[in-house]
Amino acid sequence: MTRRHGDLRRVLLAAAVESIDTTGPAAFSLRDLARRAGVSHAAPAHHFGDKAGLLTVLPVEGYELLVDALTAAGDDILEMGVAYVRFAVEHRAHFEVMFRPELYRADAPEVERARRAARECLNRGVSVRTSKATATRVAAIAAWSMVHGFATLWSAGALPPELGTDPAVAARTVLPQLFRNATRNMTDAEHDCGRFMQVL
Amino acid sequence: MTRRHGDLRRVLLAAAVESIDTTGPAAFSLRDLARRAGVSHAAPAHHFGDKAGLLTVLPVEGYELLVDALTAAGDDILEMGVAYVRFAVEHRAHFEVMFRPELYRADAPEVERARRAARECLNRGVSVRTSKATATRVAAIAAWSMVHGFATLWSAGALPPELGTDPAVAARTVLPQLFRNATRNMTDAEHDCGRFMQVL
DNA sequence: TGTACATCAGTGAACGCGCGTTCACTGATGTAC
DNA sequence: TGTACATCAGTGAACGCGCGTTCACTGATGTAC
Repeated sequence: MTRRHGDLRRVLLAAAVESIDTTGPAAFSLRDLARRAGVSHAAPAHHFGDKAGLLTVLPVEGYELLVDALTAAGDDILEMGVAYVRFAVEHRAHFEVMFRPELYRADAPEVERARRAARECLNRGVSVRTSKATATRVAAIAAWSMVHGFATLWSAGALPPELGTDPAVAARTVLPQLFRNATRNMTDAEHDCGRFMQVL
Repeated sequence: MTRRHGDLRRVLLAAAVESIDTTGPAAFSLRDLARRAGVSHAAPAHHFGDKAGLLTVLPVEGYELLVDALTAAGDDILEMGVAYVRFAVEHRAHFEVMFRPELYRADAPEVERARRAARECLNRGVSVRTSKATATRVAAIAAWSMVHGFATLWSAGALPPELGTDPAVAARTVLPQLFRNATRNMTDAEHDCGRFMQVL
């Protein structure tokens, strides 16, 4: 019984991530969390109000981490895609909770702010490599769909084993199916727009 | 108290789908299911053994429905993508459970059989439009990723409202970002392979 | 340096709830005679 | 046609469990004097 833990808030969040990484967000419970953290079962409520309050922290952190990862990937759209996949696999708990808004307070202002920043980051990343004539928004959604789908299927273990064990390596193999055109320079891309209806 | 219901097995499955459609697979419980079906809470166990036994039926049905949808879409890879998205939205309960193997007995033989059939259907659909020189498997995974990601993001309400309310229409707008090249004839595609590393 | 006090992070007992599963049972139906 | 019986789909009471939340409390720490 160590009172005045001091760091308990962070310890609880780390334990929550570990728990969700292991058994998924559906099986997550405050009492199990407290057990993992070695504190009384009422301690989490003391810090986060209730279960939804605790889970609301994860999407905020998650969107911020995603923005960091996308920013670090620079202007290269392929690298951004790889960064997205890597984020989803390395921060599986954050990622899974982010896309399950029924688990947390998705309309909390700090969540909406973080989500908006991430979405802008995705859209901006795509538009850098897209001529104004092409449908920027559509290209962004296509890129997001592919990257999100790959990450989801990878995490679910649904992809064939021949892709190996490193999701970033696998992503570099698969994502160019969409992104490859985008790595050419702008005039080449615009030239092709006449032939291909919509090119990223 | 109508005994000898006769049709209860099918009624229970329909109620399960309705329940999962409404509140998601995480909140699904046998007792709530029995309430919806208007039978005693022990009735589901009588028909399906236990909770996992009942949920195992959904992926089997789901993969079969998916095969039907993909087959009906013919050889057109874009139409197959649209069919996949439509399946995911129209059979949301099946779709969600399919990709959550911890909820059911994913290694049951009837599940594995149905899943294998669906995967072959996806791979075959892609290979029809892909020259042998290109990486067929990679193209299949890319297509699957994009279509799955789009369906998932759509169902999660994560996509912007400007796409409208009909997922098939939206899919027809977005999916060509990947598939467009594939609708050209084979020689054109092969010609482009020299310039683009991997083209569908 | 020593003492009194306020703070508040964390406790643990208690609550009511819904859950999955078990099991002896019941009674409507189908069948054999 | 009538009767006896076997079947088995569905019942409902009971079980133990883990959960979220509440709340009066406690005691280590920081601060003021």
